Amino acid sequence: MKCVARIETGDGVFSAVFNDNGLAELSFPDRACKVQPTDAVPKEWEKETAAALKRVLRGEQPEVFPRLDLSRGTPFQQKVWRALLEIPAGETRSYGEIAVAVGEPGAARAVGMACGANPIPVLVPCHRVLAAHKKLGGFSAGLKWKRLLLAREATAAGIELPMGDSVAA
DNA sequence: AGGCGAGTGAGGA
DNA sequence: TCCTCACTCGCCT
Repeated sequence: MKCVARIETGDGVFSAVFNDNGLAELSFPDRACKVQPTDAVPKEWEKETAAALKRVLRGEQPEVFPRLDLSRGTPFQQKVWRALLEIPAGETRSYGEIAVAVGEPGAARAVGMACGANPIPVLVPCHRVLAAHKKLGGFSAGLKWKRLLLAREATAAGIELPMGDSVAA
């Protein structure tokens, strides 16, 4: 089973790809989704995904998550993605901290790669991972998205944004 | 402060 | 195997 849902948001139309196990992929509006829908999208999954996505885009913590299929990744990547799901909206971690969290201190660089391989950005909050000393690092879908999401979450959480203006400690 | 080089673990070819 | 990273840390301007 494989199907695609269009999810309209204030930031454009996202594409969500589902398989038997749940949500397997999410793509940003400017990335054309190349998967052909072959089955009807389970209404429940589509609803939950859309709701969760819109919450995160507003900088808030979704109260319901759709079922996620992370099985496409290697064991290490899955550990990293699960660790990312533990980060609350409005907070950030460094690549090194995630590495420690998954029991591989020193694997910060590998964590960065796992983030880049994340098939479900936004919902699996790879944007909340920064380089050491709160430097922005990278983002596969474009840094503008990373900045946008972090700015929304910082605002929603009432926190001063530690980047953009002077990064003074 | 900012740039550079080396050490680093995991993935992909 | 070898090479490439969304990293880090320590030196050296």
